[in-house]
Amino acid sequence: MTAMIRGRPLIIDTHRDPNVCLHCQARPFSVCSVIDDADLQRLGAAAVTMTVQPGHSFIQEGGQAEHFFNVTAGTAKLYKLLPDGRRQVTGFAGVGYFLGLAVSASYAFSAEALEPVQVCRFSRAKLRELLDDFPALEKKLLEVASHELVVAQEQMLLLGRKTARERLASFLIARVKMLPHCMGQQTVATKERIDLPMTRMDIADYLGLTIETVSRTLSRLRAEKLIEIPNNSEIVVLKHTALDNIATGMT
Amino acid sequence: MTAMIRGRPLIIDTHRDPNVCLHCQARPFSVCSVIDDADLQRLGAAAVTMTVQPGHSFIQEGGQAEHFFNVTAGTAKLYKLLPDGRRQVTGFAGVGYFLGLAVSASYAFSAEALEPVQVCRFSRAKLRELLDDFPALEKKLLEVASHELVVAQEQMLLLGRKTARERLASFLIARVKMLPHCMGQQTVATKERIDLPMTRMDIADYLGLTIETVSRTLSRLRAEKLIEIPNNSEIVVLKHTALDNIATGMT
DNA sequence: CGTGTTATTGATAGATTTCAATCAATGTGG
DNA sequence: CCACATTGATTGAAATCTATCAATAACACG
Repeated sequence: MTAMIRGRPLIIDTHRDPNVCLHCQARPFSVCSVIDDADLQRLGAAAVTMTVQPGHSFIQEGGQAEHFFNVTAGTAKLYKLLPDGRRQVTGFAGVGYFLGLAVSASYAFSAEALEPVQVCRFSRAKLRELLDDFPALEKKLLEVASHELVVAQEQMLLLGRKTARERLASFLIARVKMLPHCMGQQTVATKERIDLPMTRMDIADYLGLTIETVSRTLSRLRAEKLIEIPNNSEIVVLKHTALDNIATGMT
Repeated sequence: MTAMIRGRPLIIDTHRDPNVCLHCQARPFSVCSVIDDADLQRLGAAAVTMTVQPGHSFIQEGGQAEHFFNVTAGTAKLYKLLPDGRRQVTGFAGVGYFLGLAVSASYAFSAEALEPVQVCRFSRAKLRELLDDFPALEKKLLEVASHELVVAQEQMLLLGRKTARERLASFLIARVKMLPHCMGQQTVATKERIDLPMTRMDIADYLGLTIETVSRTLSRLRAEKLIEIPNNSEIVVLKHTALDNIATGMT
C-alpha cells in the first residue's frame, strides 16, 4: 500500500502486525516501555507501521491532527513556518520520540524525515482507548510532555538570550549528551563523535541563525581546537568541558 | 505563619481550609474544573493557600521541586537565568495557571510575583495521590501540558525568527486574545484595552529584546496609530487586524 | 516636592544577516 | 572517463537590525 500526498509517494510501506511491539528495538526508549509484555498485542493491534523517506513529511502544520506517532527508527525535524518562508525548527525527533501531543484539532508543526524514518501510527480514537485502559501510559505521556516543556524552556533561553557561539556549543553538548549512555562519564575527557543527520540549514533554523553564521561559528570552534569536522555529517567534540562552559554562558 | 527565604518574608499569609475550592473564583479557569463538587473537599484538604508579594519568588530555578502550584489570583513571571545575569522570561502565569509540571527533582525555572499572587500549593506526594484517585485530573494535566507545548513552540518561532516589531505585535495580540471572552468577536474592530502587570524589562526579557528596543518599537506602533499607551501598565489596541498581520509576518 | 525608579529617546557600536563568490562532494551524460 | 551541472558548505565584504552607552523625561511614593 502506498499513500500519496500532493501526487508524491510519501510512505513506501505500511504494515499491520500485532506482534511488532514485541520485537520493537525502540520500546526501551519510548512511552511503550510502560506497557507489560502481556498487553503488547493490544498496542500492536492499534498501531500501523510506516516508513517515511528523507525529505518527506508525515505531519503538516495546520493539517487535521488525526494521528499520533512514535518514532522507531531514524530522525525527523519538527518545524514551524512563517508565511514568507522563514522557518523555525522546534526540535529533532529521534528513536522513541512521541509526536502529536497537541490536543487541538490541527497540528502545530510539521514533521519531515531527515533519513528514512520508521514510525508507529495511532489514531486519535485508538490512543484515547489505550489511555483509558492503561493509566500507566497516560502517566508516562504526562511525564514525557513535562520533560518536553523543560527542554522547550531551555531552547527559549537559547533563542532569546544566547550568542551564536553559545547556541552552537549548546547544540553540540546536547547532542553529545544523547549519545549511547553506555559510555557514561568515562568519555568526558576523550573524543566524542556526534552524528548529524540534519543539514547546516536545519541547524541554523533550529538555533535561530543563518547557515553562514553556523558555518562560520563551527569553523571558529574548529580553529580553536574545540571540535573537529571530519565531514558534513559528523563532528567530534575535543574539549567537552570548554564547550560546556561556552554553552552555559560561563565564558 | 510566615515563611522566610534568605531572610526576607516571602509569604505574608498561608491558610488551610477544606472548603476553599468551593468558592474559588479560579476554578473555571484551572485544572480543578474537572473535579466534581462532591470531591472538592478532598482537593481543598490537600491544598495550602498562600499569598506572594510582588517581587518575591515562590519557585527558584534549580531548587528542590517539592510543590506544585495553582495560581488563583494575580500574575507571576516565569524565567530562567544565565550565570552572567541574562534573563529569559518563558511565560507569564495568570489565574488558573498550573505550575511545576517538571518531573525532575528540581525546578527548571523561577517564578516571581508581579502583583500580589495567590496560589494553591500541593506537595508532590499529595498531587500523586490526587492523580491516582482522579484520572480526569491526570487527563486534564496532560491536556494542559500539551497546550503549553504548543505555546512554547510558537514562542520559539517568535524568538528565533521574528523581528522586534513582529515580536511586540505578537505579544500584544496574544494579550488581547486572553481578555475576558465575553467580548468575543464583537470587539475586533473597536478598542481593546490590555493590562500589563509586567515592566518593559519583563516584556523585553520575554521577547528576547532589550528594554530600549521594546520602548522604541511601542513608540513607533503608537506613531503609526496602531496602539495607544495611556500609561505604563496599559496599552490600547486600535487596529487589531493590522497588528495581527504584523504578528504573523504578513507584512 | 524632592527622590528614586521606570520609560523614552538619541547616538554609536557591534553581532549577525545579507549578498556574493568560491570550494567540495556527488552525480550525469556524452 | 571526464566535462558539466547540482547541491551543500565555507569564506569574504557590506549592510542592517538590535544592543549598548548616555542623557532626558515621566512617573510613583514617601
